[in-house]
Amino acid sequence: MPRLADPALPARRRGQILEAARYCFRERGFRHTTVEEICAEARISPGALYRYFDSKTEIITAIALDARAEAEALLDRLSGSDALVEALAELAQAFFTAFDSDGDAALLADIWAEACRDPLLAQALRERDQAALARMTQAIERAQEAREIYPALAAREIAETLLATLEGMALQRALRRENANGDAVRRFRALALHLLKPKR
Amino acid sequence: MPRLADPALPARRRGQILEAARYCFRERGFRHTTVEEICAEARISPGALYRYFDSKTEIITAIALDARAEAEALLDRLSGSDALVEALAELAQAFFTAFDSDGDAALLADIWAEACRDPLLAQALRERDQAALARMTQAIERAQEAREIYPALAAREIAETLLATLEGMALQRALRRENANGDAVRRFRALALHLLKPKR
DNA sequence: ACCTGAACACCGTTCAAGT
DNA sequence: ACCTGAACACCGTTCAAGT
Repeated sequence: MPRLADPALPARRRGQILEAARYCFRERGFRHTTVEEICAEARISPGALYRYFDSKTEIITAIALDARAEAEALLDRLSGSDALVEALAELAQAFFTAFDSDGDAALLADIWAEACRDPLLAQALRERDQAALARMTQAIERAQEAREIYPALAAREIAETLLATLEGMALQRALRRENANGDAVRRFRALALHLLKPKR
Repeated sequence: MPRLADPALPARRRGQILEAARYCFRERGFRHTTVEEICAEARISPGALYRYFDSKTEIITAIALDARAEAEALLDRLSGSDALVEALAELAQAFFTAFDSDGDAALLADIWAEACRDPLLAQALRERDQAALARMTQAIERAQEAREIYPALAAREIAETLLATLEGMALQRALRRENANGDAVRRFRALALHLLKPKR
């Protein structure tokens, strides 16, 4: 008999449950997904699941944080680039692709709804959001200093507007079940162009 | 004994239930609101409630349609105006005020999430959305024809972007629990200005 | 005709019993 | 130590019984 059980087991089980949960949530959303369904998908019993998560809400929180972290990671491509508008267009392209195929976009909407009701999750997402905002603001400031664009508006204002628009467009696409993303990317690019290079 | 019961009763009961439901949904969201709570708030029994609505989902649908209709009605103020940018700023102001005090903004998020999962609701909201889009497009076209603004971008593209941004900003505000709306309105106004008057 | 509230089926969570 | 699955409390929905 081993004195210590496999120390990697908890992490593995949590991963296994989260993967199953994410699949179910994408398919049917938070509201319509049953713990029993997650258990079936993860091939685990309810009792075992509740050994690794305190509640369905905690699973939702974990999925939400994960998805938003993924989204924020896309901002990496802004750092190196020196053609800001093109980099922003690529960011939009990547964002829409990541939250594209049906369920993923709906998952975004679910996350917003849950965050509005759960103060803990809201706090965590606000922090992520601030980080994303800071990174985009910095990228814009660098471009302004390099005279690549004209500082007609405060960098932070532009960043806030661009992020809000990205989010809003993602939701529109979810509602309309648009899978092609050319239109949205083009519109986002035009927006960035007009905000960053106002031709004054 | 009356041959016909009060013909206004069904409408009254439905209104009574919807008002109670809206209060509960604002307070706790779709997911965390109980039919029992709605019944208590409406001072009615579960059996009576199910006489007027087939399911909790149907109540949610009714509330969602109602809220979006309210939002679309705000577009009225674009029709008469001849100072488009100012009218847009006022629209944003009205929108943020309507979906301001705490629960209302969260309700918006709930509606998006539900719409992504319920094809019937999605269809209905898409129709409302198209109508809103058409109205804003028309207002922009009129301004372009009047040479008030320069037709640098297609009116419909601008309208799509502005509506997406309005939605995205409303969600950001919900997450951050911002009650003052000066910042968001100012940013939206700047956005409209840059998209509509690109100074070419 | 309209309502009540107990009853039912289902879902989130727990826990005694197994290995 | 870790798991199973029956049991429990709660929530959406129905229905027999009342007026």
